[in-house]
Amino acid sequence: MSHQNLLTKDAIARILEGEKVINPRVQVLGYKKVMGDGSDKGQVRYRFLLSDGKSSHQFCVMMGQLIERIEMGEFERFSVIQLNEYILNSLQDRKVMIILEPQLIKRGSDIGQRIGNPSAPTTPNSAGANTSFNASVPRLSAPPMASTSVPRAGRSAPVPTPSYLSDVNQVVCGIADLNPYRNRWAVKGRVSAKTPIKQWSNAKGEGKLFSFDITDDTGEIRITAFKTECEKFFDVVEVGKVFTISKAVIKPANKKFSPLNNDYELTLGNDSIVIPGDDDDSDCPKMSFNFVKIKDIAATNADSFVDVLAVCKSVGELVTFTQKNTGRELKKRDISLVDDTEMEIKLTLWGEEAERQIANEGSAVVVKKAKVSDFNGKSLTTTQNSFVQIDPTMSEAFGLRGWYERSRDTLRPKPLSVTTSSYENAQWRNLSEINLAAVRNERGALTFSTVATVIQVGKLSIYLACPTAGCKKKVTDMNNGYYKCDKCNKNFEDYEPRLILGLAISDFGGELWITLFHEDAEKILGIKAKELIQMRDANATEYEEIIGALNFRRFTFRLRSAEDRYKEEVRVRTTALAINEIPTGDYQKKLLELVNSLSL
DNA sequence: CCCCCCCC
Repeated sequence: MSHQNLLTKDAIARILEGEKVINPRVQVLGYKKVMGDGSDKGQVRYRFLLSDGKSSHQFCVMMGQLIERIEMGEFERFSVIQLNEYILNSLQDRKVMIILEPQLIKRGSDIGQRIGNPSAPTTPNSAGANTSFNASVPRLSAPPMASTSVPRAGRSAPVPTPSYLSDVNQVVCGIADLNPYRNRWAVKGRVSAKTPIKQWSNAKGEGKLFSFDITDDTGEIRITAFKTECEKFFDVVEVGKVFTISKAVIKPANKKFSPLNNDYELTLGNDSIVIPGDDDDSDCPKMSFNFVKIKDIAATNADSFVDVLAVCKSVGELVTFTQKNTGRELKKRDISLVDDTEMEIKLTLWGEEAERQIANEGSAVVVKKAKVSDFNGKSLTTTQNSFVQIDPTMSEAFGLRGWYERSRDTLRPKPLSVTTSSYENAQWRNLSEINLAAVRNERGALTFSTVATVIQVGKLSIYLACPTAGCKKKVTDMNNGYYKCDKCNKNFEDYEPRLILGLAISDFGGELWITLFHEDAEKILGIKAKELIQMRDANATEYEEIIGALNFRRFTFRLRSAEDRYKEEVRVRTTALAINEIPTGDYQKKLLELVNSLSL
């Protein structure tokens, strides 16, 4: 009885040649416990000699949770196992199979012999290495070479370079080939983005970090440096330059937070090495762009990323505001971009890039990975993954600047981003025409005028706002006589009550819920917010009457309907920009009487 | 160990 049919034909040879053999069955001819000695110092693993009956391979590793099963004897000598998942790892010219999901097919004691006549394992780079598996075997990891500290060339006296910037003997592999089972590796890539230093503080502690992304010809990966490493490497890493990274920790990337095309991320640790490389290195492609014309962004989905090359047409003010959820203060600056499709789009820059006002009117602007947003039409924003370049030295940029210089005086670009003040040419619409499709047809925000009747009064919210002129931010009652504004970061003894009123309005064909902010709410109610509050507290009936008196009054509304995303749901949100009452004589009164008689 | 990518 040969048992040969238990084994997958030529499995070992095919796997070693790079073929992805599905669930191969192989025989265990022996194994040996080994300890890691590099960055994985002390980590236990087992090295197996596996055979397909014809060839065998001695660099087959199991580790982690499999150790217990091995030590229980599950994969004893002569067992036939099926490799439900494995990784082939090429380190230098040694091929290491990492067995992730072995499944016992037949117990070794049931077979009791070697199947077939496998040739001796090949040991390609091991001069003097043993062919006998039971003798002492070479370490799985390449022996550490002498660490060299090479000072960088300098004009003045040589400055010793810290070892973490010079010492590397790892074999460089492609970024796409990185996985957590490699034990000695280095990657070399060009920095495509770099974040500012971020301080954090939460329940688990506090610290600072920065991260950067590197790209080579196989892929891209994010690298994060915390605390000490943040200080150590922040000034070393520069966008556009090439670095070799080794001895960093590989961990799964949370795809929720990274649009990078990689399942893993790297974290720099105490012994991580970051070495500046040759910036002309051909393994690391210069930053490449896939430019999308502004015109084509109109048809690009929100939340996708695009590369743009455009000219800055105008620069907005620096705006500081407080993020509602976190109370964090944010700084932004919008600039407007145009290109030769004669379309214009808003680009929002954040933080340091906003403060520094990096672009001026007429600057060529290149953004790698700008994020598309669809609030109020289409707009662009930078994110942590973006890389912005002003007046880059690329011929396309010179060409576009030339186009802008020639056409700036006659240029009337069509805006893709709707600004809040551009409703002068509002159209007249019937309410039956107002829906998501119509709003989208107007690139996200439809401004229109309509004549309609109030048919229902919704929620009237009165909130306490900051008394600072123009702030409008909700204040927190500190219950000590003071009210705190997070935006102004001040306590005030006073506050300004502000109103938000929801109304359902109807014309002959449709109806729509709209929101009136403070000024228009005061106007339509015919009462100032402060008096309204007094009335509410003193005389509830009168208060109800004031609100109820809105029913069946007619107005000319100037409205803006915009696409709005609320808890994953996309809907139309309409706000009043202006209202003007149309007198209806006693018509409204009669309707109110009718409704009151019906409800009795 | 961050994990928010913002606001209207």
